[in-house]
Amino acid sequence: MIDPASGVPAWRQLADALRDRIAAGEWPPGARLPSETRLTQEYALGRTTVRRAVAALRAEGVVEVQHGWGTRVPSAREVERVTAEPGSVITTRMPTPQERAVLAVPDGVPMLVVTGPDGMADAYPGDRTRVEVR
Amino acid sequence: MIDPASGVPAWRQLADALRDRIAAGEWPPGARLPSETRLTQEYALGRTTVRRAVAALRAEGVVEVQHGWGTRVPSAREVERVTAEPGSVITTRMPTPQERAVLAVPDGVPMLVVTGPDGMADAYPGDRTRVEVR
DNA sequence: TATAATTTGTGCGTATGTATA
DNA sequence: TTATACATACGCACAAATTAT
Repeated sequence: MIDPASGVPAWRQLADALRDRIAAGEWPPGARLPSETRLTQEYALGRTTVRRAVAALRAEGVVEVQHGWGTRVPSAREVERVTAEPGSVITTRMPTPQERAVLAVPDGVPMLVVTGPDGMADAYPGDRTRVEVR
Repeated sequence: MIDPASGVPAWRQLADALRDRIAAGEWPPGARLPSETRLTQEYALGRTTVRRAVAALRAEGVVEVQHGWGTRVPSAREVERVTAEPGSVITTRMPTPQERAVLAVPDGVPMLVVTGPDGMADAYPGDRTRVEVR
């Protein structure tokens, strides 16, 4: 499965493989992935390498990790609709740790920033917000 | 500087310290941060811990790392203005590795997805795009 | 062109702590 | 209490990219 001589780092190959398996529906939203120990066995890799791959998927928002429980595919969020008035400006960026706590978003989830015509800016969690243009 | 008994992981404390120093202007955009080896000495931490802190800042888009050269604060990007028609929907998420390559964005930069009234979706790099509502 | 020094990247192992079931 | 699973943190070695000599 993992080819050390391919030039592609092992952790990236594993991340790609897991991403593909998730996309293929092998683990539907809410399902738990194999443990790190199991992955080290199945793919014949060190734990550091496995953790690195999982960390990459976290940063993409592809998986959520819960300490002491396991790793799962995020369930679909209830989406909040936000309407943007004409003259508004919409940007995005990763939240700071404080903003992450306020918005209650896991790793790998960006932030939507909507600045109204009056210059007032509001931040929304990127995993459960869609901005609709009136 | 780093308090191992505070309950806050050392890598997080270091990330916070560096983020604060960047925000204070100690390293302006384009400037290079101290090397990993230097940080291990200054903060009396292992390299693994230092790299973890830097990785966290990368995931936030606070720093950019270049192999063989060092770590720097990203320079300001030229911003592209995109206008959204009424009926459009704007969302955000982290790009896949393929999308990251296509958009040419570094780590820690989300993607803006603009879906027009016709259902056609366009993706833009979050670090140099602002969507303006007509 | 070649070499060395610097800096980040990859990967392994080990030990211990903490959260969950 | 026990077992399982993830988190933190250290160390080491070698590879690869960059820059200066």
